[in-house]
Amino acid sequence: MTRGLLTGKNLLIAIPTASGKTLIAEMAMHVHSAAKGKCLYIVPLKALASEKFDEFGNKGVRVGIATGDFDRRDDLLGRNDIIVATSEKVDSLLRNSASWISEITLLVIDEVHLIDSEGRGPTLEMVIAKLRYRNPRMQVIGLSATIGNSGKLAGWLDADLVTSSWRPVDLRPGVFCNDQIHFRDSKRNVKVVSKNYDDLNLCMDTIAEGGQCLVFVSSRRNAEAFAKRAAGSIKSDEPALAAYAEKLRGTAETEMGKTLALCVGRGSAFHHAGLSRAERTIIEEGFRKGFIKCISSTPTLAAGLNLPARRVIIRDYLRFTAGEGMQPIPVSEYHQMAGRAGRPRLDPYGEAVLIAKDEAGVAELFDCYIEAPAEDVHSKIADPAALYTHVLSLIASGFADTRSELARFMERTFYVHEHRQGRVMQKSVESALKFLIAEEMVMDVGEHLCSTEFGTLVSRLYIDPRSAAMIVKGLRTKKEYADLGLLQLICSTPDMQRLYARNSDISTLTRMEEAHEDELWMELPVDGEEAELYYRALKTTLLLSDWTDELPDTKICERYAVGPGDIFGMVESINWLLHATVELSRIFAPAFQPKIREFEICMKNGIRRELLPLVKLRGIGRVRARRLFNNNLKTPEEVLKAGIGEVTKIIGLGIADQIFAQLQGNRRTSPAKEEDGVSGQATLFQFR
DNA sequence: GGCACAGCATTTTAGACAGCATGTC
DNA sequence: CTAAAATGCTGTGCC
Repeated sequence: MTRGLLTGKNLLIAIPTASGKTLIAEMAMHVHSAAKGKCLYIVPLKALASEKFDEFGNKGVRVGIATGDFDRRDDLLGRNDIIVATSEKVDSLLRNSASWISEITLLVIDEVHLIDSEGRGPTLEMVIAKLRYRNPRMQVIGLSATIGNSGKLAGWLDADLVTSSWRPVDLRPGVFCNDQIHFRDSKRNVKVVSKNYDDLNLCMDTIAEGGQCLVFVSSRRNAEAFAKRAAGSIKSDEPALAAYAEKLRGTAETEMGKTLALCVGRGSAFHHAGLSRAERTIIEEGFRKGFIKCISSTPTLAAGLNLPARRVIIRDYLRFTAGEGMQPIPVSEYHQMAGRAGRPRLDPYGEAVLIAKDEAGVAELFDCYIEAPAEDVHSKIADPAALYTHVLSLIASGFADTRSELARFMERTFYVHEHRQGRVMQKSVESALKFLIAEEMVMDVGEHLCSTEFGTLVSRLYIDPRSAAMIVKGLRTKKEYADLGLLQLICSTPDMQRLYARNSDISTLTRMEEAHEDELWMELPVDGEEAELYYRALKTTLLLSDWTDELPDTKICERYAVGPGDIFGMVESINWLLHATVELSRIFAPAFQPKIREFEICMKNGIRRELLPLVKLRGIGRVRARRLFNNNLKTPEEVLKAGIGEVTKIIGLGIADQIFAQLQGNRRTSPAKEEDGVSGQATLFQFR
């Protein structure tokens, strides 16, 4: 299997989930590090980046990590033997010309088959093409799930194809129906615990046997409902669980958090993106240590963190898709979930069970999932929406100086390898280029192409040129600045994550819209589809405006029917774009820039403007600043004048001490953590 | 008139990358 | 152009 691995040949390793792909890559990385080479390991998720970072460290090599959360100066990052990064981060590093990129001798791409994915696939495809263009001699190892056209993908990578179906733990796929699991050539009876719920019977069956269970469902509501049911059945009185529940209760005041604590206390949990980081961590630990017996989850757990269980129940294989109704999940996703079955060294086997309604359904599910061939992988790079940013980046970071060079570069993509020509894609490239020229991000001097100051900035900021164009247009045309208007503008941008607006939200939104009529910058479009987007943006605007208005997160969760994890996601997204807006305003609306800069800090902390002087102090955030302010201490100077005794009464001794040390000009004793790796925690602040 | 409730109609529906510069409660 | 569950709405029967 490892033939060629150590001799520098390119490889595409297409084998099932959880069968030691990482190990193969690690061997190759070891060889490169020993020869003073440098390895870049690309992952699709930030959570995976930290997982791999931990895995590769402690083995005598220097490992660095680069994601939107963890970062350090480029040159420090370059000191490492192995660098783990997300594809977007690598793209961003390429655009900002990180010097160490040219030193990479081995590129490992985890989950390469994701070049097929709609939104983010093109980025991965471009990053691979760019890196190979820069470092033609670099060894490439692609790690992929089993896919239909692996030969084609290997061909693109000039790689030898390695396939295998071996797994460290025996995986038994089956379909449940009429109190029986049908396996390929056996059946297994499942004890009936509940008359109404097959899924619960399946779950309790494994728990009775001493195993754990992972249940994949299609919605957050389903996940929570199942966890509640399971909690009622498990009714564990394990003291460790009581401790986890207590910990959860201590941080959670939302309805969702309370439910979660209740479930965990009895041995079950649910998992979805509405959970806060803290809640996720607790659940993951409780499950890994074996106390939590069952987790019901949306697809979050399928792609992200590796949390294997003896039995995986794929309960909902239909999922709602906007515009298409209920659609069966792809075979690849089934395998992704099924692959979580069986913990190496802990479980004797793993079971992946689908649930059928009747006997006919059993055969159907066997055909459509268990025995179904893996899907082919297709390039999504001809999608015009994806190309604005990548065409700009190619021009701005020196990959292409002319139209023909641009076309020639695009010939290095999987798209052209797959279709043998790129006419459709070249058309999209041409229309993206037209847009970039019209928006003055690219200058067209005859055959020659070069990026303007604006274009270069947009490329480096790593935002979609369409977002940049919208923001700039707004900044230029508005005579008067308004936080709310700017927020609404940015929330309407294609880069912004948006909340989902329900029909029942519309009346409230319309009321708010009227109340703030003169502050808002965008108008309701006539087109129905665009109107939906407008309302989603408006709802997101209002949530974020409540955040900077210091509404407690519990209240925000209630008002918008979201979880703490959702607030975090929105705030993170807007902070990124607000930062970009500050930079853009420097060129296009210098008069607004100070206001926007202030607003950025307000958003980061979730505060009104009046607290700005206080949050400059280290150790003072949203809550403490408000407490000081309400005690009539409105600036650092006033805090200093009040004296440590007074301040201790308000925010406690430890913090007061720290603040007075700062105020009295004691030099920061900044810990120099840069030496070998991580320079900070995952996030600036943790939500409850 | 007020209330409980059956039965039918309507609504809702997953996830997550990017910048910068360092610590909240 | 789809499925299931929660929620909303309407009409009826009863006091």
